[in-house]
Amino acid sequence: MNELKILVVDDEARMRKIVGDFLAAKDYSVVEASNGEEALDRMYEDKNIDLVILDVMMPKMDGWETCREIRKFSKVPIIMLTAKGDETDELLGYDLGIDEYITKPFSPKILVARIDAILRRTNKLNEEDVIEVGKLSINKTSHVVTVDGQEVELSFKEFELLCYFAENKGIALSREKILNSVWNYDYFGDARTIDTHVKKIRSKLGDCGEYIKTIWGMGYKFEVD
Amino acid sequence: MNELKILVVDDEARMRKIVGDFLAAKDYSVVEASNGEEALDRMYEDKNIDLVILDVMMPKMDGWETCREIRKFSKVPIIMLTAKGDETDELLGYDLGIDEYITKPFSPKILVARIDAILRRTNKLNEEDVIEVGKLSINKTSHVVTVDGQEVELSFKEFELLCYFAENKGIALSREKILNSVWNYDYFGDARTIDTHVKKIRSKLGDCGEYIKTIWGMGYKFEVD
DNA sequence: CGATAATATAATAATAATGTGATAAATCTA
DNA sequence: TAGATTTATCACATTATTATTATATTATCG
Repeated sequence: MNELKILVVDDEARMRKIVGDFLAAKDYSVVEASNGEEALDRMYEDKNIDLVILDVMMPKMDGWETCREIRKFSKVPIIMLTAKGDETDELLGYDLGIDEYITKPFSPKILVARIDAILRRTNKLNEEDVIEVGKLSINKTSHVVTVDGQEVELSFKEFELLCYFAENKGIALSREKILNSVWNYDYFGDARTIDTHVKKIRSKLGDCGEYIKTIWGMGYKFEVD
Repeated sequence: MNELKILVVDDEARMRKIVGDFLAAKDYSVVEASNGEEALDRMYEDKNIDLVILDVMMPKMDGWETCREIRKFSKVPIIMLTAKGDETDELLGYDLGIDEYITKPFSPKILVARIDAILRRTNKLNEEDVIEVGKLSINKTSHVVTVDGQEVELSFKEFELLCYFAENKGIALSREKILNSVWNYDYFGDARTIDTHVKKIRSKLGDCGEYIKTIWGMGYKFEVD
């Protein structure tokens, strides 16, 4: 979902490894290319590259040339890496529509900070509100629930109730407490209506239905095992 | 048309003059402020500031503080000027939503190149602003909507609403949220008016009408599948 | 093991939300 | 200002959801 793909282009394998590992640790998905042509191939293959990190110094097709080629068909954000702090280089970069310009050597922290800044600007960094429990995933932003990646249709109340359970994982919840939290305060109906909803949620969630445990004489508890 | 307004904030008059003159030469309209408070005043007075250039080192309210204040009410792009090349400073800046970070001394050419880059990114530099979703294309610049290349006539409000949906693709939107975003804050009418607009948009968009999904008990969501 | 109490289930009734078309109000335009 | 267009409101039809009820099942405890 939030797996953003970053293409790292550098002729030095060591460099790609360092950058790639650091990005992977930050939950970015990394694609590598060792030269300009390869970079273009990756771009053509995979239309979902969210950002490109491009080294200037490369044999044959250099960073500028690669950038020019990419710009012919894509507006993907590009970060340029260069050893030289030369001003003319920098100017050239911004003209080509480079988004950032980082001089080697740089700290990985700076790199990630700039990547985040760019992705935030381009709205790729959509901070989603997701609760993951076992095979179950509840996306409060898109209002979508998935079991094992498979989407499950829940009604409004079912969704609310499931969220409440997931947010109180491992806590025994009395029917009264559930009513007070998920239902409006002016609801004075039968608490047994919860049972009906629990039943429906359980059946809709399939395997994950077992996550909602019954606590006899007490209420319910949401838990993985 | 392309008269973009830039606010230059620096306590040194000499600095403001150099930067201001250079920007004026590039057909930018320049507003000056000699300290943080004055900068905020200018921002309040003139809602059409397109970019702020902010010096870190200023007496009383420094650049970071000024930035924080501006961020409380505006997302205007900010370029930070600082004498120190310190990494922690830079990290702090990115956290505050700084768009660029330039260390003094800098050449005016670099400054203008970065300003252009930012304005291009934020679509202030009159390039076309198009949102494409499935077979639907929304051109915010020309105010034209097409389905499968075929133009569709939408009223102003319909267009606004559709843009809002498209810009929040995949996000479940409550009627309240929609009202607050698409209607003026002083509108206190019936939320059901949204339904009517949704109905009209759906019917006008033909096949693409299905992109606007109903989330029962919640609101709407814009999505391709 | 059987009585009892609590929960699960399924069907139905009641409720609430949305879709729709007509109409009124507001806004724009000539 | 009249006419046209847009936007908001309303009333009713439609539909999905939620609550209720009755019954079956299951767990607990003497």
